[in-house]
Order: sequence, then C-alpha cells, then structure tokens
Amino acid sequence: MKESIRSRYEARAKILKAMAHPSRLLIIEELQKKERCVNELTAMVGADTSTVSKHLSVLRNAGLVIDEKRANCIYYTLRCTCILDFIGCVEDVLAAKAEDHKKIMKSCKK
Amino acid sequence: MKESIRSRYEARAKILKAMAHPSRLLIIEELQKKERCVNELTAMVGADTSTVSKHLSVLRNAGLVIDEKRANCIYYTLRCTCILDFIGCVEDVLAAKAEDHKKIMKSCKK
DNA sequence: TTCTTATTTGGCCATATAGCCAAATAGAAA
DNA sequence: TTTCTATTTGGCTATATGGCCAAATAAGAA
Repeated sequence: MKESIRSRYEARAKILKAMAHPSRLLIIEELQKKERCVNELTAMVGADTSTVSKHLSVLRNAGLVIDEKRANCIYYTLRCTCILDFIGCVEDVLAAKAEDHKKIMKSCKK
Repeated sequence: MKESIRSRYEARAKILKAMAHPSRLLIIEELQKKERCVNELTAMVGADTSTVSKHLSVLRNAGLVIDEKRANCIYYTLRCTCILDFIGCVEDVLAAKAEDHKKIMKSCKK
C-alpha cells in the first residue's frame, strides 16, 4: 500500500476509532440534540468526570466536537451532524446480523 | 446509563471499532468494488497473511463481510454497501478539521 | 483573600490490539 | 500417498486504551 494512500486511511480510521466507544456514541447522540457541558454529559454517561473529560478530548482531537467556554461551563457541540446518518447504517448491519442469527437457529432445529 | 441502552451502544461501538483500522478500511473499500480472496487482499494491504486473516475475522465477527468458499479460495464480500456512504461523512469531518487548521495558521501569521 | 465549582491532567493498573513467525488445518494436484 | 497452496490459529511482544483516584488548573462567589 502506498504511503499516501495509507495516510488517508489512517486519518479516516482515527475518526472511526474516536466514535467506536459506547460512552462516546452516547455523547455524540446527546450532542446532536443540543449542546452540553461536561457535567451534564458525565451524569448521562455515569462514569467519573475525568473519564468523560478524556472521552471528550478524544472526540475533540478527532474533530468531531467543538468546545466553547461560556459562563462557568465548557459547552460541547457536535460538529458534523451527518455523523448521525451513519448510525443508521450501523443499525442495518446489526439487523442483518440478527437476521442471520435467526436463520442459523432455524436450520439448527431441523 | 440504563443497561439496555448501554448494550445497544456497545453493539454499535463494536461495529465501528471493527471498521476503525486503516487496513480494514482498505479492505472494505476493495470489497465494495468486488469480492476478493484472502490472498488478493493480503497483497493489497501489504502485511503478513496471518495479519490480514485476523483483520478479516474481525470484519466477519462484526457482520460487515461474508465469506464463501469456492474453488480453492475463500471469497470475502461486503455485506452492507451503505458502509461506504458513511466514509463520505468521515471525509467531511476531515475537511472541516483541515479548514480549522487553515484558520489557525492564518491567525498565527497576524 | 479563601472557598467553591468545573474541568483537565498525571499516575497507575488491567485489558485489548496489531503485528510477526511458526505451526496447524484443509483441500487440490501430482 | 506426498506435495503444494490457501487460510486460520497459537504464541509472543509491544503498544494503546479505559477506568478510577488524586492532584492541578481556572474562574467565580463569598
């Protein structure tokens, strides 16, 4: 694989990797609804503040969210809402998987 | 976070995680064009056969690809082509990031 | 100033991952 | 049968990740 090609795939992988965590997916979905500060997100995720803060920094580094200081909180916003579209596709994969599973169970019964 | 909600996010995260690797993204893109056997993919990725085989098993476990034995090869196929749509979104994120970077560089020059 | 409150960072540990090599497996060809 | 080819699996090491706690930082409120 050529170097230039590889680095393009690496850039993409970095973004997917940033999304590939249950807590971060929750955060992404919440931020799509409205901006939130770390405190609020921490309550939603139900983990240590430091843990959530690190998750947010992963999302920020990947360019998925933006943070803005206002009043005495730091508000996080989702940057590209198209992100949510692709959750739909992920659901399709899950559905296809479930369908297969059903088929396998069926053929076992025979 | 409720248990039922968490497990849904975990299922999604598993799929994203499976995609979040440069070599696997390359494989996904190649498989979108046409089915390929391990050998061919190994050449494209440029890694050890065993490494590529493990990447394929990650994709298979996530339900992203299907394998079918035919002649003396095992052919892999992409299961949901919608996967590709969302690469477009990832590119948007990258573009937005690049744009920001430009702005920062500009403001530094002042 | 000191006391809160909000957030990030550092340290530590446990776990997961990617990579390679070597070995196992399966099937086709000789 | 042996041999070759395709693929997977096991073993190993190095590296990265997620989680918590504790400490640092920043900014407002008292």
